[in-house]
Amino acid sequence: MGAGRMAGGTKAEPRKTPRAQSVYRALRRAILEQALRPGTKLPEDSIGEELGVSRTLVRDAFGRLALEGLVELTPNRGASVAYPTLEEARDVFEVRQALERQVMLSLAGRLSPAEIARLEDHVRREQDAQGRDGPESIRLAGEFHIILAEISGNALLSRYVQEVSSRCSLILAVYGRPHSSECAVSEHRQIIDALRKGDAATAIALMEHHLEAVAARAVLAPRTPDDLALVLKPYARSEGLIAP
Amino acid sequence: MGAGRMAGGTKAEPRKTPRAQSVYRALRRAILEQALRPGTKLPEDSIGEELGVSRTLVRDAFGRLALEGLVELTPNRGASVAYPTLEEARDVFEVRQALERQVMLSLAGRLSPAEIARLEDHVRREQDAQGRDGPESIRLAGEFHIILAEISGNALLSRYVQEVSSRCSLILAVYGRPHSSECAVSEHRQIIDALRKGDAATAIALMEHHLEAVAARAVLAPRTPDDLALVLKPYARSEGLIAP
DNA sequence: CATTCTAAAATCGTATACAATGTTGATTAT
DNA sequence: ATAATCAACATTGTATACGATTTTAGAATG
Repeated sequence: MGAGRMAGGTKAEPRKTPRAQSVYRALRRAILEQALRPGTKLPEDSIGEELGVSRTLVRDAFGRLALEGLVELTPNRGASVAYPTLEEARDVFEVRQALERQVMLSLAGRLSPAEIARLEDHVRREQDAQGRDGPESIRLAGEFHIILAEISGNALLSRYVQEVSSRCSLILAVYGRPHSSECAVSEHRQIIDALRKGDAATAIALMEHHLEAVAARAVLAPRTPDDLALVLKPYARSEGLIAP
Repeated sequence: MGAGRMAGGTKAEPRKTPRAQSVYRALRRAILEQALRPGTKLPEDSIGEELGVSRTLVRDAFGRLALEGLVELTPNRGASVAYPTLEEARDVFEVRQALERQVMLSLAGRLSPAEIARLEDHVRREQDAQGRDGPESIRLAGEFHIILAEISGNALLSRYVQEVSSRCSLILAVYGRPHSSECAVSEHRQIIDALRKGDAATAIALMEHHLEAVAARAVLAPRTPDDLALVLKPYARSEGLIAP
């Protein structure tokens, strides 16, 4: 198939979208929705064929996804959907807390009525999706954090929060047990309340508790010997088997 | 020039390094050392020719540098060295503080003797380079923060700190006034001390003060109307000319 | 039957080719 | 002379081509 699709012809549709971007987004969604499960091998050829583009664009997308931690890139051996280790998981959660703490600080007492409305509207949608436990509910719960970061007005902070959120999704896909996210809705409401009142300390405490609940879901299924060690260590410590 | 350099020939050197990585690093250094000044246009052809590689690799490097905020990528119009706005600068400094705060929390009271030695050794090198005010001194001062993040053992935190540090360099290249970094050395020593004593609060306070000093150097030369507004706003507020 | 070597296939790394878009400078009409 | 128009040029977007490396399958050997 030729590169530039019909130039002359009869109408010449605008062809606005840069296709590289589309490839990136498609792969990203496929990974986050677990259509591509962690560990899946990703040959450039097949993927490109599947998406109707050349290896060039697929490769480009892989590069970006690798920087975001969603794809693992081994030299001369190609790409695969990242399979986060528990150590990486710990790192991600730690950074996420630091970032979201900053979001709370930026937002406390500075939410405009329109922004509060936007957040409450979102929480309402979360509650609606509550029953149907499909991926919809999980996606919405995650988006709450992204919206908060967006409202902070700090583009970099927003980008980083989005990145760690994505990686959290992947981590939960590997280590998380299925779990109803009932608590999320009420916790989100409390956070909005604290932010409106300008109570930064409470907002931060709530957020930390909330994220710890998310993290707690991930500390379960050890896969590698190293992961096993990480899971067992706190128990060993609490029993006085190893030094703190 | 052919792709795969001599296969037969007489010796066939190993050719270990992936060239894409080299291109990326070369451009990165060139930008950070201001050999390529902010705003400089970066045509794929010329750069590739200069570096002895094809556009493919240059393009790949541009993609990565753009994600790190060092290069600006405009669709169909190519790449240029990023010219950060003051708003971006504010964002970067804010995120940097949040991240380095986390580094302090991770490190306070947990530095091993070897790690303390490494840090003190680095500070000693900073002091040596003090006199010769070349770029050497600035680079070393920046590296102190990167080493701290590295010691934290959190790979993601380390990557993010490195990224915001790079962007800070670029920001100072645009807005910073030349300024002796005498204070840096003694401040760095104080931080090590606080960390060794396990005094997280003091370490955080010192780091924040230190970073604010860096940030203060950047708030000077407004370039765009928007930047001008950002610079003047705090003054206007302090004079009661606009509402806080 | 397990193991090591080898040849073929698959896949990656990089360069080049071609189409599409943007830029520039000359030409013409006002 | 100035502004609008269009052709030549420059540069980006994407596909294809080709050498290099890794993986796999099969044959030969112990």
